[in-house]
Amino acid sequence: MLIVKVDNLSRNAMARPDIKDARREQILDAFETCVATYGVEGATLAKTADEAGLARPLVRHNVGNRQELIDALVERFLERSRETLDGFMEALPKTKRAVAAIEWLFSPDYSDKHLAKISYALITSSADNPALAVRMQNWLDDFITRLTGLFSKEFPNANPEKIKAVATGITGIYFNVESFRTLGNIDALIASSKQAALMLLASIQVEG
Amino acid sequence: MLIVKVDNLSRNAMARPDIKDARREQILDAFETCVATYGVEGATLAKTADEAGLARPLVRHNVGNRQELIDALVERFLERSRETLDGFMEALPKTKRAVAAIEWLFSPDYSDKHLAKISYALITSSADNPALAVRMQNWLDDFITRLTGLFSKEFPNANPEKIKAVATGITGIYFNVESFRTLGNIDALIASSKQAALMLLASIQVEG
DNA sequence: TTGATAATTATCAATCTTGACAATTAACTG
DNA sequence: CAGTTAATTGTCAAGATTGATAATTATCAA
Repeated sequence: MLIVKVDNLSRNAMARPDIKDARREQILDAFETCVATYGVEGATLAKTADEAGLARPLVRHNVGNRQELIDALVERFLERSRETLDGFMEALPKTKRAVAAIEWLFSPDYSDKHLAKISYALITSSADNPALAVRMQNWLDDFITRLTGLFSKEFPNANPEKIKAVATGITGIYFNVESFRTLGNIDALIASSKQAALMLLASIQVEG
Repeated sequence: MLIVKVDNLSRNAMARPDIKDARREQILDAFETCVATYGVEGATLAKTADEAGLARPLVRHNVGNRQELIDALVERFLERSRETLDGFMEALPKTKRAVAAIEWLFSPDYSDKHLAKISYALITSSADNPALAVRMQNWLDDFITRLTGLFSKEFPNANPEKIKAVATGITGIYFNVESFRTLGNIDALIASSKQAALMLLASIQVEG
């Protein structure tokens, strides 16, 4: 956050620096971790404060009540997903982009570790939140569409329906792996999943 | 439940019939629905009682406190998963069993509708329950192993590693679809996912 | 009808979660 | 140092959730 509060410059009497923006990020990080671990309903304000290393009233002071916390998380999640995907696409090499994408998605030290877990938590939460359900459906569509676009450029002569199926399949395999990370050592699952994703990708070029 | 209570037969003074076993199933059904919809932490006893059409104290009377409810759900889930898979395997035709399995997994009117959703809820819940985490990991292994066995018999000459990858991939695609059912109409997702699963299956026979 | 048994209901205390506000402390500028 | 601003802390009440038990009602056999 590089926003400079006008108040801090215009008034004469200066005061304690405003770190609300930083605190807000800190708290949302903690809330995100809690949601990824315990689900939306299980992520209490107390757990969030603990995770952030702050006193509970600070959660309210810096972000707001529970609903505002959830809303802020959703906004940030959707925004970051877009940014992450943008960066992802840009970081890909010039050639063999599809394989590189799979390498990245199934690497053990994937940066945006709980993107998929947050999404599952929000999907569960959207059971009694139709507006959120629509946004999550669009979010999934976007993810698949991005992969579809990536594959289309690499295999311009392939059947579009086939490409979309492959993008959907790889997305599913990837999300599934992410959701099982909680269980501990899943290296074997990751390895097989990655192999499956590569096989699926290769099958784009198979006739039939 | 076909257990006959000895008390009902041995004593002279008969009384109101014991329907605890039936009530127990009724309550666990309701709890399962709530867990699938709201997650373990979000599935309150009040919601469960509502879903079952019973008063809240009856939940405690027939099953027990919250922890006993969760334990009972886990046991029943694991047992039923095994039964469902057994029935699934038996119901498959003699030929083209692999394709038939995919047809079944991705059919819109799949009977065991929230098997995958319950599993996601339990996985999330196992974040602070290592014993459950181990059981869920075994559960996933079993599922994949069953598919692997199915495919092995159909493609006896194929590379075992490849078969396992395909089984893992199809499992992932299937679970992912199930987890998104909450969002409403996902027919397009199901169709593409099914196509991807079939492509993955076909790629077993591709050399390389 | 009466007694025995168990389901059902009513109810209450303990705990957890949340929302809110007052009081205090810290940091910065002139 | 003095004054101002905002972070931080302390605290409490309201509400929700749960655990548990006593009281009541329904059903069946004799």
